[in-house]
Amino acid sequence: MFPYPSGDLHMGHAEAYALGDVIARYWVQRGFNVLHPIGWDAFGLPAENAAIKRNSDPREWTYENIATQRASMRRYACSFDWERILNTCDPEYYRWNQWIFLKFYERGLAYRKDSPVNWCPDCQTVLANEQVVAGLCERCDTQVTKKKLTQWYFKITDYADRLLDDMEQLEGKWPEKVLTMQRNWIGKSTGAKVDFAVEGRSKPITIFTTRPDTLFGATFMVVAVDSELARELANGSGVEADFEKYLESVRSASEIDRLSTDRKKSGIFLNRYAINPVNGERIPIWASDYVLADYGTGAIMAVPAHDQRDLDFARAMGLTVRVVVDTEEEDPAATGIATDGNGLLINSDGYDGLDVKAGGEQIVADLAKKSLASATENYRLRDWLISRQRFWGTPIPIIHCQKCGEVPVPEDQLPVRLPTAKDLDLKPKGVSPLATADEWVNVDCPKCGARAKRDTDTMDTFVDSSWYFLRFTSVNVNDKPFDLQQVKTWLPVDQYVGGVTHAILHLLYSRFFTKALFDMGYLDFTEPFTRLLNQGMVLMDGSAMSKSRGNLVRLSDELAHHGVDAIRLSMVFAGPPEDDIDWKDVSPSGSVKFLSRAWRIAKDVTSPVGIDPSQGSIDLRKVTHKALADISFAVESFRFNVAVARVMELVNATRKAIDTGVGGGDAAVREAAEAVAIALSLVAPYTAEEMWEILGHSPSIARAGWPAIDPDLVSAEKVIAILQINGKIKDRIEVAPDISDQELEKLALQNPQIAAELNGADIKKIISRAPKLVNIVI
RNA sequence: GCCCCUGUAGCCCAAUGGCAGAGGCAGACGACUUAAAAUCGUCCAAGUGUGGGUUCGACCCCCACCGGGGGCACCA
Repeated sequence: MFPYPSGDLHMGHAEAYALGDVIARYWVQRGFNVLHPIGWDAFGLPAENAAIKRNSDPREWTYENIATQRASMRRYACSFDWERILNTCDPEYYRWNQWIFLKFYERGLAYRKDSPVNWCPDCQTVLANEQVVAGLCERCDTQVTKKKLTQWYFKITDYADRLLDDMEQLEGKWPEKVLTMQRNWIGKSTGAKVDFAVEGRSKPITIFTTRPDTLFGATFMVVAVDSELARELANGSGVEADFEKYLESVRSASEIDRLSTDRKKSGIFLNRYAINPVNGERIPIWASDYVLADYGTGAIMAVPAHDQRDLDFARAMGLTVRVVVDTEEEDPAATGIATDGNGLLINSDGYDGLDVKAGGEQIVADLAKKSLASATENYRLRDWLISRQRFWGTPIPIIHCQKCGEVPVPEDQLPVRLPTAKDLDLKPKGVSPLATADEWVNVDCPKCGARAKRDTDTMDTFVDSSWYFLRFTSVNVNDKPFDLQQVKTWLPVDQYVGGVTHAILHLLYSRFFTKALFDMGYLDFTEPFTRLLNQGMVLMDGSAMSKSRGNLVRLSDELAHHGVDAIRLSMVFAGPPEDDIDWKDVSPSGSVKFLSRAWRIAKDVTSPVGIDPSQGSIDLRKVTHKALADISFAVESFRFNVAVARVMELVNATRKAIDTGVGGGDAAVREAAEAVAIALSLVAPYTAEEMWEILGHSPSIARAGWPAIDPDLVSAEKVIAILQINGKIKDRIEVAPDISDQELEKLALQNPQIAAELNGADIKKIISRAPKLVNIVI
């Protein structure tokens, strides 16, 4: 994942990019054509806030930081393709955001609607549902409020099912955790919509339920207190004042309180009645905050016997509880515990005796005949709100004309460039700063030529990152966002690396974009990232590093103290990549020591370049080739820490061979030293390059190629077999690796140690697992 | 409350169901040195969170519990 340019690189970047770089360098060594790109996710609020503080243009701050980060990355030896850089804030990039927006617009995937939206009073802008975490703004932790506004949306809900179903392709290749989070976020649930007639109202109220089988147990109805529907029902029913009072109390309650599940239920009777379609029963309608306005239809049928929330409410308000599924448990009305298990229907007229599943299906089918119900799916996923009332983002390429309405900016007029920020007041005030850029805003309508106004909102920056991987294939293409041939060559991304913080937002949006662009014929694949690796975080003393906490470790300091290679090595060696690294447990000086140790190996090689390794020590050669095999396997399975450990072993073995074995002139020592250098070139490129030179090679080791592994040297001639009696080890013998179970068993029985132990005992069973062990059970 | 991950030497971490230790950090001792650093070498330590189960055999598989981390959370 590409970075946001907020100041210099930090320890987190150092880990992520070290891991990505090892993978890239490995496959280059293996002879593959690797595209390892970098760019900057350069639009966004921090630049704008910095500009406000400094009274300057966000461009300055942004490009300064990009230059800083870029220099640090080069120093950090990231093997990026520096010819393919992109900045999302460049017009050459964001014009294609606008182009995609227009394509979406043409297909009805981009639309504007008026509805209550999440509003961050601090950022003074709207937020997507995904950017609200536990009721707080994900960026600044301010409590998010609701505001009714006309905003632009992307119709991601059209893709809910495919986003869900296609996860099958990702199974085993993406962390299970991420897939689970996406599934939860999409939140598909299967059930039915059922119409309840309302006394004194021409239109029925539609509810969504996952338990149509319990319809006969619906003893009241609840509507979300903050919904339009609730107010409408309250009007004219004589409870207006109480309703407003209750609504007000709910609104003023803190989000924390609202979210606590064990809180006492509250609500108000609306003095209205609905008719249960299955039995014609008249049931009271209540308004409460435990029903959510923006999920389902904002209204539910309450079945207190079989839903805990409804039961809590019924008990608080003294409402009827009727059991309609016999689960052979105690009466919920008495225990206060709703029974939601399987069972047979009771108190349900002609449906009695059916089980939950069949009963539900039958009830829905019968109601459907009367057009009162339909089986349906419901999703938690909402459409993606993409407009933002801020300056530093992609202008939405729409012109509003009094006569023609929304008019797309013609493609040949793209990009709609951001005006200079110099004369604008960027301070957040609820309306986009672009609204005050008179010259920019006022344009002629492309359709009728009348005076019209540009849309003044900018796009959510997640739009930028939803397709940047496509642009990397075609950074120099100017007549389209990306070239299909290039895309076919390079994509989908074989290996994506990034933090789990983007599990939902970025990864879901990118998947959506990929599918939408596929449907339009611009792509030939439907999932953008084949494999995903989530690196852990870099912590200090168990918590995130931050200046305010005073536990900040500065990457530039670490690099200055220990050197780039040692820091990269420390990051990779600290543990499995997906685990968090606590910097207090890491020893960069240990890494320095190891690297010097490896480096000295190269110095101690005295044989000439190109000497035939088969002349050298067979024992050391075996160690070398086994190590290379293990290192390859470990790298390919992301166990970089293990790969490093294997290199350390090889270094130790080589050291021993030089000092107390065959000596530095042996051909196998050179082979080992070169293997060490190449293996280290993934992690510690500077050290490896120097070793390579000391070993008499010319630059560059980065493309030296991965050494060929001789399978004969990897498979041992002799292995140690374990001889057990009743699972306890009695002896070890050397055997050929291809020995048969029978032969091994025979050897075991002939073994003097075993014979003595057996002492003629009755053998019950012999387990022979050639060539590793024999277990004799007596 | 529900779901997922995790628990191995003082610490970070390895071990296709088959000898619990590969590697590192820290520590101890020795060699080299006038001394120190660096280097080299030797050593040190856990029986795998707890209790059951499956198996000839369990760090590994199953169940329960405990500790740590994470996700979701009035989603009808």
